Amino acid sequence: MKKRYITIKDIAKAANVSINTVSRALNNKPDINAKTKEKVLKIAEELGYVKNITASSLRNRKSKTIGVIFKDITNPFFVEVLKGIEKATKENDYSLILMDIEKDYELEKKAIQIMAEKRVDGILISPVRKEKKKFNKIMNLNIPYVIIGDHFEEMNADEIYANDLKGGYLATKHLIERGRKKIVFLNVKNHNFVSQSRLQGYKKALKEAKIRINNKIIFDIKEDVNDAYKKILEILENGLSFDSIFCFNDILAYGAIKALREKGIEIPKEIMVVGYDDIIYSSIIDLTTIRIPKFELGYKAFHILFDKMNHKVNKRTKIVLDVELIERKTT
Amino acid sequence: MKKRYITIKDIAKAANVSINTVSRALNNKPDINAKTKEKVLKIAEELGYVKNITASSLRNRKSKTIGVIFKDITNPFFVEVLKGIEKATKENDYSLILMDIEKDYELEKKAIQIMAEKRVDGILISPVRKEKKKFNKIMNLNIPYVIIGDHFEEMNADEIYANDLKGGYLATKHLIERGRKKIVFLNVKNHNFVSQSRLQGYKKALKEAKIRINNKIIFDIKEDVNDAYKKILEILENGLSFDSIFCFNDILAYGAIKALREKGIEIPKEIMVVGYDDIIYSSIIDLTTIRIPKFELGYKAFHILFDKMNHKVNKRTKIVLDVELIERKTT
DNA sequence: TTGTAGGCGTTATCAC
DNA sequence: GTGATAACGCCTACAA
Repeated sequence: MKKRYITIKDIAKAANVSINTVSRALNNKPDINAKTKEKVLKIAEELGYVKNITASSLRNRKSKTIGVIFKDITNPFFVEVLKGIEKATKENDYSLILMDIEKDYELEKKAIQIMAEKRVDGILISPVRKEKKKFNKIMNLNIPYVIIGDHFEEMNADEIYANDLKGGYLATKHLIERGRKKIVFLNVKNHNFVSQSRLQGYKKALKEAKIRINNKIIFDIKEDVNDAYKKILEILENGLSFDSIFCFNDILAYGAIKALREKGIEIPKEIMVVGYDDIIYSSIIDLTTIRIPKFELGYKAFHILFDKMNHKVNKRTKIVLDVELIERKTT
Repeated sequence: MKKRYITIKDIAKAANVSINTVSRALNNKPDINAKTKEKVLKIAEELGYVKNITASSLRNRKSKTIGVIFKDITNPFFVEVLKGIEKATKENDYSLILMDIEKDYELEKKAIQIMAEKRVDGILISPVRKEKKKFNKIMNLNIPYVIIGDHFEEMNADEIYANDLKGGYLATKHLIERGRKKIVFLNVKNHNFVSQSRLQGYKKALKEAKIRINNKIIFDIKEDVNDAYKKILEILENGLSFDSIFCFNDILAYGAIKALREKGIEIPKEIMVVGYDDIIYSSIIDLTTIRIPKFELGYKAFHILFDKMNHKVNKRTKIVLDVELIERKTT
């Protein structure tokens, strides 16, 4: 026994005016008598009118809604980015439809489809697909979109991402400056631009210090805390010789630290650990890491999209955010 | 130069049929010739038709969208709940509009308003308001809703929450069994049902063990990691005598642990720590804690709402989820 | 200053 | 089996 929503028609009848007088009153349009307006608003209030945005979206051909498609919602990195998006969205009277695609290709495609059906005005996406062509194919709608936290070479898309080459470089250089030479790099399998850049930064720092790059201490694992834990346990048991670990992200670093602690290895004395992202718990664990301005990433991403949605820019925007080393107690 | 979306009208014209033959084809309705259907679908595909859900929502009077209103999106507790909601939502072909109300009364009100304007079919909310009357007032719309992770005495609403009395009891009893008697309780200021239940559980365990309840070692702080850190530092410096800490949640426990470590206090030998929620990082930190089935909380919440939205139930549903003690190395 | 009419894209009803 | 038509609720020309 759900009550029907009140419509402007109901208000019009109650106020004895036409429906568009009501519309004018509700939308603060000019060309309306102050008293009429007052009366209409009062009646609307009394009847408990709630505007139907669905209907106005249809009429206006815009939904004031953006779609947010994330690879992995459980990673605090994305949550902090989301926070930035959410803030900007709210400030500009937009809403946000969220979909987690769990690093799954099919879900990514489906998510984009759903966003299109919902007629979102724009999309913010951290894509799973790495190949330009494939991504282009699924994104072949006329919805403006901005890629978050990733970069596609040669692809003419709007993007905002971090300077990961610099990040990898800073992290590695920091370990070298602390006297470390056998630096394990715990990278992720998924060879996208991000992991490649961090790897390049790592290599750059080693070269600069004239340390030979040893591919045997570079590991590609799943982006998962337990996999990191297991991998470090494994190399420890295999007797691999190393003096520090640079991890693709903080989550992997947590796993690594857990393994080291279990084996009674002293951090940073015996093994140093550097993470990446600086998610909120890293300050508690006192993890040295590379900080990406996550809130800003989300916040700015919305604004790039906003300008596109409102045709304020034509050319592509590519923003590379600066990163910084946060020194804590694991190094 | 945004291309217009293709409509069923366009398809009708191209296929030389009427618009509702198109509609029948697209929606798998009976009463359509197999060949006609095939032709129509082919043309729809060719033209790149994307259904306008906005329009069908208007027509059908349902949006297949739910609103999710969270107190605080940065708390991993909610992220895990969200994950459960997201999963159930996807499985049932619903979408989800998310709003973070940042523990703010005004935002809570506004969020509900926006959800109503968007004509969501239902709302999942972790409310900020604690008084039944006030909450009722803002929720006085005819949208079905389910309260997540909280309970209002005497209020006839659908709810799903954890057995926090048991949780508080288990945590405290565990510390007592480990020989601790001076158990600091780091609770949150915000006196809602959840914090009160955990406090009751704490008191129940103490009474059972015939330990005098000492209000001087029960603290109400802001639900914030740094506040927990500062509070523990403060009581340590004041020379307060205690042998363990039970924290309202894991985040507070992280702050407490950081303070203890900084002061060179051994955990668990000198001071034991128990948290609450069992968020993902707690297993890394090896924090003893009370586990709430978070994913399940979200997943089931959707299903309660689903049944309400589809009028499958009339009476109120109240689900109390069981909790369990997870023993790790801080006790 | 106010009202009438038509349309946004879809679906349901009713003829044919 | 298929098509014309109206309706969902709102907004915008245009007319009065």
